[in-house]
Amino acid sequence: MASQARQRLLDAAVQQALESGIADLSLRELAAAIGTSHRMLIYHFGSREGLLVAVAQAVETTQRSLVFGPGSPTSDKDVRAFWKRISSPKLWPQERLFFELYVHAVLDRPGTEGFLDNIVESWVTPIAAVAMEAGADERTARADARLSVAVVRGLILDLLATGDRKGVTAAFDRYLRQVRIAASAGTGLRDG
Amino acid sequence: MASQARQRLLDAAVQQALESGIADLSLRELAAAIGTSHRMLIYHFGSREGLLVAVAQAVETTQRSLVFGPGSPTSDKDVRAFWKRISSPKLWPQERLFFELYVHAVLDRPGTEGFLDNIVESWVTPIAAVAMEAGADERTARADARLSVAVVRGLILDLLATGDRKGVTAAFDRYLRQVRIAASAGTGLRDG
DNA sequence: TCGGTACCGTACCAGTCGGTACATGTACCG
DNA sequence: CGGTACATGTACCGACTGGTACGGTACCGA
Repeated sequence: MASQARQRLLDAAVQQALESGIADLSLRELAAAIGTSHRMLIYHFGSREGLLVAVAQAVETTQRSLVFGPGSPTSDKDVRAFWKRISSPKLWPQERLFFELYVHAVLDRPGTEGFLDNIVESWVTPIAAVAMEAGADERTARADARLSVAVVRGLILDLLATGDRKGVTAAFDRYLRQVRIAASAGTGLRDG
Repeated sequence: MASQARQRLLDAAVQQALESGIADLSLRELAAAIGTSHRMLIYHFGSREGLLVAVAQAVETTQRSLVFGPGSPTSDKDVRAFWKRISSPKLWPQERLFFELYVHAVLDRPGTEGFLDNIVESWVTPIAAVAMEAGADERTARADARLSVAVVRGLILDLLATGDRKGVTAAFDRYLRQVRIAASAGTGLRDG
């Protein structure tokens, strides 16, 4: 399937979306940038919406593959490497596009159905699994994981707006510090 | 100034934007919904972009007034009340629109110039001020404040996608717990 | 009464959009 | 050779867009 030609068009479309977003992505402009006619985009994707669906899926797949590269990160060092990777300016276009699609989906715009389906869950589950291996109960582990996803996404949002990687990383380090302290002190404390 | 008529149109425009966003907000549709002609929107705002600027400013003002209502929240109780307020479904449209504008601005779309200017700073400063009153040094206080902004925004993003207020609130509570533990244990620890 | 100013609607413009009709080319299969 | 499926381009369509020209109405100060 996916007929080479279609894949080529899709890659180019994603590339274009990474540069200028999807909101004002017109078939004609895109086709001109690729070097074909908008007719072909309709042919291969059925409609503009079909193209958006394909782009959204591609972005979501990439984003999902970002969660964790090799193995389960348990040490601070692994987590810091993870942060360093996803906060790299090279990934900013990818993340900008991710958030644009996110907002589109939240606003129920056509072409992003299903985009939100596991957008939190697919990160929470593997992260919580790591904590549960260390003996945490499921409810707590999942809440903590959900928090960490929010931290990462919130800080990336900050990063995209300010570009201040150093300051944002400092905030991330504060988070790691808190987690570490709470973990070492936590077993002896009641929580609310 | 702002000539009543203009204000009326602006209010209606914001209302419309709260419902369906700004991306496909056309002057004609909006005018029809308000009960006037798109000519009047051009008349009062100069252009579509001028209207977007006005809407963005209105949203930013509202959002900024959201930070803290009365006084400086220091106790967990205050912070929890704050969270309860901003996570209320009644505010979801406001927050959806905020994030849509945020993304638009990140993508450098016209009409949102300056929207990002203090989008992190204006939250960080007052929050850090509270911590500094309690004796924290500025750098640490600001990093912690920046983290808390990311937590709130990241969790709101989660909330908008999943609608799971309970689960998201549980994650927020975990954050508060961490902060509390780290604060009580923190003075005696070195950080990295 | 006159001139100006604020406000508003109708009608129009040129441009762009997504989508379609139709013709064409090409390559493989019988 | 014919047929058939895929791929592609050109030319077009109706709809919608932001913006403008123009004309009108109502008020206000001179």
